[in-house]
Amino acid sequence: MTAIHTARDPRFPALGVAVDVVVFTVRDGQLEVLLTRRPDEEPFPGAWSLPGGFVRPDESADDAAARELAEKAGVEDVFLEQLYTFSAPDRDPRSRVVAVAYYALVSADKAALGARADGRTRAPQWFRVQAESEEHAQAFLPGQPPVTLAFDHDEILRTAVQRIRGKLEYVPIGFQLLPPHFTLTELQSVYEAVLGHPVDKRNFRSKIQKSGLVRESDAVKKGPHRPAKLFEFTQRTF
Amino acid sequence: MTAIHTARDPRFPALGVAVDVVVFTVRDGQLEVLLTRRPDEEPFPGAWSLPGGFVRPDESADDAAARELAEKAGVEDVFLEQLYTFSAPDRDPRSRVVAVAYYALVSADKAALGARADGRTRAPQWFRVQAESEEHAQAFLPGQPPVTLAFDHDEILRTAVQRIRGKLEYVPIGFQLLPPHFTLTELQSVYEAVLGHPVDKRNFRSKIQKSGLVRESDAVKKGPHRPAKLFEFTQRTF
DNA sequence: CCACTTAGTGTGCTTTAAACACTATCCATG
DNA sequence: CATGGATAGTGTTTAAAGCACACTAAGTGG
Repeated sequence: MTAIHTARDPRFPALGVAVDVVVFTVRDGQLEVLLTRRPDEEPFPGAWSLPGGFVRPDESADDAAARELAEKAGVEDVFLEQLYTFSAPDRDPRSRVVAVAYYALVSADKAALGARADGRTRAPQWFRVQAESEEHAQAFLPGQPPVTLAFDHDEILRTAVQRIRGKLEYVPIGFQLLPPHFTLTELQSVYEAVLGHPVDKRNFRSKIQKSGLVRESDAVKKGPHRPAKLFEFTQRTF
Repeated sequence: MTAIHTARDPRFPALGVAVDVVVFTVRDGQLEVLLTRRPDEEPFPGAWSLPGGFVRPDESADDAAARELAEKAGVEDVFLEQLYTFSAPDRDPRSRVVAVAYYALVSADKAALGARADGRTRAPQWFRVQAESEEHAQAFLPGQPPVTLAFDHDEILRTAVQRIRGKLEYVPIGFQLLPPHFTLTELQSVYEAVLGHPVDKRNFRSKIQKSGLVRESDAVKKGPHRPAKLFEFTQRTF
């Protein structure tokens, strides 16, 4: 039990533990991810990267991820779940950093607030996610080529997209991406954005209704066309 | 970029990253887990715990898990996958240690070799896993009460049992727990041990055969009764 | 009032899951 | 060598779930 709090103990080499958070939202039928710009210094000067930071001595990685999410995206109490831990010795060229990656699902209305709530650092920005095949996922801004992310963040993003696609089919995470009241068409649009392909309207609606996860509210959403019934979730638990 | 290799940098507090491996096998129709005994010193002197150790400076957590598996269980080239990262600040009462947990599936024939291959430390031992409900999983030796594991290893074990049960239903991990040639009854027994409940013989056999994952070999397993055809996997990839 | 746009609804077919019981083959024993 | 004991092996029926598929309804704006 001697001197374990110095960097010389072989069990405690100089090593940091960071969290990186893949924050997803769906806006206008498109899956989007929140990215931050790195400072103009090595490594990856000015590159886009996932929001993240070091885990503090008194917090768990879960806490750190929630804190990062609040700081960078300005949202709290959203769906946040551990994704995977990335630990290649050279994933950070400066020194050893192990990254515990998380993914979060944020409704577009909350997300809009978050993206401009940051004052100290450069504002994070929403990028669209392009993921036709299962093996690739890239972030891009409309009309521009995909960006290459810093560190191994492209791999983390890819892993996160695979995860939410797989999870969407058997756990009700689609609801996390919508405001409290929503139309079934909006919910379907979220599913299509996450899955990356269209789904059948009638099958989708009957399956959702049969699941008992949503309840019809008495309000309707008016627009230039036929009004749509607004629904709400029957359970508010994660 | 100054002095990041000392323990004084706030981003690099004294902190260790360890791996813990939940090594499963199935023997005699029972799911078993490999446990090691802790040394007779604080914390948890003499308690049973999952095999594990610190990640070395030049290896990834995946590498470290494979190394631990080779050292403690004496097996290589087995199914090994990351489970979850446990990071509560006080999970190790001595100092901060973040644990990247893995789970491994080992066939009973290989596992038997491993359990006695260790010379330096006390030999690890196989414990049965009792997990009637989804929420609980405990390790015990036949005829004895369940043991309480060191640190948060009971929680890790529980998480691992949930994971393999969920995964068994849609990915072919059952094969990892058997020797190259096996009977369908043996395979069914593995499924039943992992799931914790019996399955229907005819439905199981027809589903397995239709899946195309196994191929009939020309050998049979002889016993005191009707011989059973031996099967093998059609794919040897993880 | 007409054109446009989105909301909303049901049926038939195919596939998959789940329940269920008997015959076949080998060995050991008397 | 006949019998009993133990495990291997095999199909059908029913219910539920997935999937393809096209028209009517209800608003708005010109």
